[in-house]
Amino acid sequence: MGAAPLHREVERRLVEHDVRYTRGRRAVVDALADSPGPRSAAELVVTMDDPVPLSSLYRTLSVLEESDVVVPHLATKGIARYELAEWLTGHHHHFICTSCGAVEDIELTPTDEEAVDSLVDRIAERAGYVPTNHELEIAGLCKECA
Amino acid sequence: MGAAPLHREVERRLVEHDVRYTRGRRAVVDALADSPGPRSAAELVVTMDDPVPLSSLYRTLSVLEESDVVVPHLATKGIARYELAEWLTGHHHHFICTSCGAVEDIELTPTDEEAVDSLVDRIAERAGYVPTNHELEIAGLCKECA
DNA sequence: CCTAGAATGAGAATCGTTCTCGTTAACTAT
DNA sequence: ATAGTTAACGAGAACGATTCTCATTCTAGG
Ligand SMILES: [Mn+2]
Ligand SMILES: [Mn+2]
Ligand SMILES: [Zn+2]
Ligand SMILES: [Zn+2]
Repeated sequence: MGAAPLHREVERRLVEHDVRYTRGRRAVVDALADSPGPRSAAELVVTMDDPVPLSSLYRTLSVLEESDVVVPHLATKGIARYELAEWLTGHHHHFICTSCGAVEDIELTPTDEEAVDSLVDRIAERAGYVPTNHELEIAGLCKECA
Repeated sequence: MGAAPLHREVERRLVEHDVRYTRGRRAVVDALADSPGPRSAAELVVTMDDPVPLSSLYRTLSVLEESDVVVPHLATKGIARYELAEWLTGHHHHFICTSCGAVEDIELTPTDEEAVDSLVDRIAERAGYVPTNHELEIAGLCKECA
């Protein structure tokens, strides 16, 4: 999704929740849209042009989370990383480096995603559940750490 | 696995790591073996008969984690919950109820697990990673909440 | 413009977790 | 069993990520 349609979608969602889509909130959405994976508050603050106080950044993230614009990702102990929700970015999975802790998005080929989907359906049904979503996280060594 | 064989396995592993299997460490392993799901330090401390100082409990958990006797499970923001490692309990996946938050183990059939394994290998290789582990979490409504 | 309510920023406070260091318990060799 | 050596423990301080407070600054509407 381009930047303009993204902002339009986000604004519509925030207005529904009676919150304003301010400069600071746009900046966070932009930073997350530019990121190849989930980012923590500390990681975001260095990528953003105008310096943002952490207290404001955390508040912004929790406002965005409340409106389901961003979703927290809890792969690293003691740190919450955020990414745009899948209704904005599309469904994807994650790779987590066991050495340096980096988290990167993995987009599956349609064939692989179908394979995962049908496997998840089969597994869940066998266990007696109705699946609405799934999360596949692959751990290992990233290119840097290999 | 019964309690006695469990302790024998854990002791062997700890001795390999030049670490003693003390009374306090046994108590934590017992508490986790009795738990129907991952438990945080704060949750464990109320479960255990003799009161354990949090500083000791945290140290015990990190010692056990270092020897791969327990693994952290990071489903809740800001809290680490621990469970016995899969070589003690068997490889399994998790189902997470989007309504009540319950986390339940899912054991795959050998066929399904092989399918997941090969899919993970293919996905990771295509993205340029060397996978050492994977985690598949299925979200949906549990039997209670359906 | 004015004004009321919302958002922001600086810093204090909180909370889970880790660290420090003096004391205690566990293994080893006698 | 005893003594010596070292690892483990416990109490509290310290730490880091996050949240809270509150005074100030924006912003949308009138
Ligand atoms: Mn992602
Ligand atoms: Mn998928
Ligand atoms: Zn890495
Ligand atoms: Zn449920």
